[in-house]
Amino acid sequence: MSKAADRAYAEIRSLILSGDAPPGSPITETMLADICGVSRTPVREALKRLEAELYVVRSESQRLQVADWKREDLAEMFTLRAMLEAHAAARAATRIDTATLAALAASNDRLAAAVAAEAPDVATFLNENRAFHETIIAAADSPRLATMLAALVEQPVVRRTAARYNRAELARSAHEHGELVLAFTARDAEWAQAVMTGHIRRAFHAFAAAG
Amino acid sequence: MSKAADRAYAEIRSLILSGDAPPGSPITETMLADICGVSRTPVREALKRLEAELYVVRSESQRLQVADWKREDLAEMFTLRAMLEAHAAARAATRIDTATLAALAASNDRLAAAVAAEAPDVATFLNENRAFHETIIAAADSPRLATMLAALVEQPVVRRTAARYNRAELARSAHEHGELVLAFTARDAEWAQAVMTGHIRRAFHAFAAAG
DNA sequence: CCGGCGGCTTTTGTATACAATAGCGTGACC
DNA sequence: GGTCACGCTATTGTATACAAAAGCCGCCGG
Repeated sequence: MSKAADRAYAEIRSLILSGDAPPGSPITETMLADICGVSRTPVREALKRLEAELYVVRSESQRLQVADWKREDLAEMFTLRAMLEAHAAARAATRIDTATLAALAASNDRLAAAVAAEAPDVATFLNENRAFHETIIAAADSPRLATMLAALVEQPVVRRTAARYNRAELARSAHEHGELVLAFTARDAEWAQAVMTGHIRRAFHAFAAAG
Repeated sequence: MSKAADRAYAEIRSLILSGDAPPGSPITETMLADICGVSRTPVREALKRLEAELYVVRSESQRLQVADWKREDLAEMFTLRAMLEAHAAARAATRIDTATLAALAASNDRLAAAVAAEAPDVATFLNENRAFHETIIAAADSPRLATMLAALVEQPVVRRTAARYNRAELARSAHEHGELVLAFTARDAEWAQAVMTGHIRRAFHAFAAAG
């Protein structure tokens, strides 16, 4: 499944998010084709996706450059993510099957364990965290919602946020995941929605404060 | 600006929405390239967009077919649109400039006039309606939001809804637009958001009732 | 008669060649 | 010396050729 277009997408996005291609940098298909070692065709496809997700923008005459995300843009992303992922949680609450719910609980246990460790491993935390959220989104069973959220749940952005987390924040996050598990177990859509809203908005404010 | 890819996109989407390509129909790039009179390259690009918007789906092995939108899918679209467009209205309330606001008021006047006419022209109504909503989305000044809504505000779906509208429904819709203008004039984000939520959800239920 | 295997064909994915367009530099003319 | 025009070049858009993969069909064997 590892098509050239997918690899090009991952590589270009990585270039952008790592800062190797700073905001405002001009982008050409040929140049990226060289970097990625593929032809322009898959690069074009990757750039279309990146453009749809606003990683790159095209100025009047079809020329592309790396987008410059202002603080306000990131705030908007968090707001949208809070709305949509809370909605996903509400849907998931009434749809999740017991096996998935059990997996979610187990994931939360691992997360709590990771946080409780003497030297919390941020990478482990991030992986468990991501898996947890992705499971919920999948359980919401709405491809449209999943697509929209995929463009918002930007791991490197989350990573930057998490790097600022102190232990208390990590613990709080784990606790909120536990709350979500409870809400799901109770099949309480409103509860799940409320908890998720708070969960994302707190992450946003931790990000903004650290910013 | 009328690139072949754009024309292909419009034509293919039209085929799907008109029912000429019924849900479940297998799709091949070559076939569409023939129909549109272009090569596979722009067709591929168009299909990528249509896939992202869930007009077409690809079964396990990259084969495409026309998506089959169930009632539940349409309900989810309306729900998401209600959430996102209400958010757009809230943003617009605090950002819209007076000139645009005046244009919105004028649009609403025209809409009311069209509805008040002896034989309301549904096409006129739809055009004014669309322009009204697009103006608000533009005023929200969030490209991300605009992109997401573009995939949800499906004119042909709206059209099917509107065709069922009786005069009272049209009048009510116009009235709600008037409410939105008032909320914007007052720069009241919460008011605008609430009105827009109701506006979309009412449209949904009118649609659901009409079947 | 049914099931599996193999090649054929269709379809997608990628590379490359070609066309059109826009930006930019250079040079000539005022 | 400045400005406009022209041509060149760099870049995107489209077409086509080629590669790879997957389904389909028929054939063969049990």
